[in-house]
Amino acid sequence: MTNKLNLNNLTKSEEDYLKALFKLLIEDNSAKVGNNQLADYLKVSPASTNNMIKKLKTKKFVVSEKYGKLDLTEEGRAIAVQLIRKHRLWETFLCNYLNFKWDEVHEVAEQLEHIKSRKLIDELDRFMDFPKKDPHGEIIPNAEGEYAILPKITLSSLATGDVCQLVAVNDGSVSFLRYVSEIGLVLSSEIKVLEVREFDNSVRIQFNDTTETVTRKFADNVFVKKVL
Amino acid sequence: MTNKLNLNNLTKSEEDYLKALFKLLIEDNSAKVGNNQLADYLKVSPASTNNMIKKLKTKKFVVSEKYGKLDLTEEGRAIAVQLIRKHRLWETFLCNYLNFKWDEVHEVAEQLEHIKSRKLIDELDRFMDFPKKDPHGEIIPNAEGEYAILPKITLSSLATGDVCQLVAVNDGSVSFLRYVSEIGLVLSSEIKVLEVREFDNSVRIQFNDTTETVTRKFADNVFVKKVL
DNA sequence: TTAATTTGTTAGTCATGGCTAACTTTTTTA
DNA sequence: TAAAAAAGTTAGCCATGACTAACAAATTAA
Repeated sequence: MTNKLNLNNLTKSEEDYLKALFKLLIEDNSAKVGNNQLADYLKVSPASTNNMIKKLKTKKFVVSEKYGKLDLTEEGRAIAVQLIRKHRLWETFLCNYLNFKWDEVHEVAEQLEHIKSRKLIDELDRFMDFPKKDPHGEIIPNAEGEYAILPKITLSSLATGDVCQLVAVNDGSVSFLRYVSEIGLVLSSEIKVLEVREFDNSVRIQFNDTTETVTRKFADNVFVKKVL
Repeated sequence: MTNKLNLNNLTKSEEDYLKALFKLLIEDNSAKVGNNQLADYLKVSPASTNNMIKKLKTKKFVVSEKYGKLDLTEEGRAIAVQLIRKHRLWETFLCNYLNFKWDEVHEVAEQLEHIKSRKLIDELDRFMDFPKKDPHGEIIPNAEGEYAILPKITLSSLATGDVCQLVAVNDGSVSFLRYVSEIGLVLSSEIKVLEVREFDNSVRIQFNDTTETVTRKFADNVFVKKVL
């Protein structure tokens, strides 16, 4: 009821906080999210976060006790999911229709996700024939906000001998995405873990007759599905 | 030089002011634009305008003497034209690809025109195969910011017996645009002025075997090309 | 050409959303 | 379990861009 109205009356900042909180809570599956953690993620001061959380609590999008951990209400979640939907649909549009590379879309989608028009995003979805995944392999929520949140298995969590398929990559860093493309990895690539080196946690991998050594940091940003 | 940088470092408000000033100065062809006129147009107080104009003067987008009329610098003009380009390209996209009606596009385009990405708008332009006019008949500036600014002849400026062709409509009011569609007028419609009534300046017009009487206010928002 | 009206300016206020510095509470660990 | 570290909170500041009220300059009209 008040639901629909509230969805459209949020500032860009409020939306950014809700989305960040959702990502930490749900997608990254952190059991508990604290104020400083959120501040870190958003690259603002803990004071700023504290301030905004207060505001979002009075608006009934966030719940938490004093000195306690943060959580989203149903309504807060719904807003965050719509932002994720918009972000991923725009990324898909940019890649599939406007010649953007997958490392160029994030920044622009961060702007586009704040455009307020239900019709715009639903029509864009229809125009692209309801795509299921964005260019980085992430699942796109449907118009009702439903989507499978798959557990994120990182390449770094695998052991020597494991074989997996690349299902998604973290879209946060341009240089990481360029690096992934450069070495020839794409979504669905089959990757074999040749060796996990104890010394520095670097991983020797094989795919398409290529052998590469990647750092732990790299492997943390690669999401996979185990095949073997 | 600093040019390119500045184009991307403006706030939404700064952009709104530059665009408004451009529209008043150039498109509406007002010889002189004053502070209060700009305030009126933007629906803010004269104090707000004064404040922002000061800021835009230090940034070298606007020039004016104290108590004098306002003018844009070359750089200010260039920014405004790019905003107009973005606005019209987005309106075209919404109408031609996303099933928006011409009375639904303005509000969304007002948001979309502030998205900062040169590539986005140039690729959108290419995707649509470089459209020349937006859904309201307005000419779309090209990537270099060039476009013909045709003198705006309003239907209200014609005399009894004149024949004209509808070339564009003011896109500012939803109810006006709906009204235009309802009575059956479209871009390129040939309109004959049957009578201009002295009493209230209402105009009796004929088009497609239809006869209608429209108010002066209506006729002010219809832009035409004289045929006869 | 003076008075009235319009236009432009300034000062001071408010909300938003950042910040730092100082403080309090909670958690960790020695 | 007490001290140290980490996490959370508060107070107070800043910039942006609105606002009103009061005032000054310029223009118009009598």
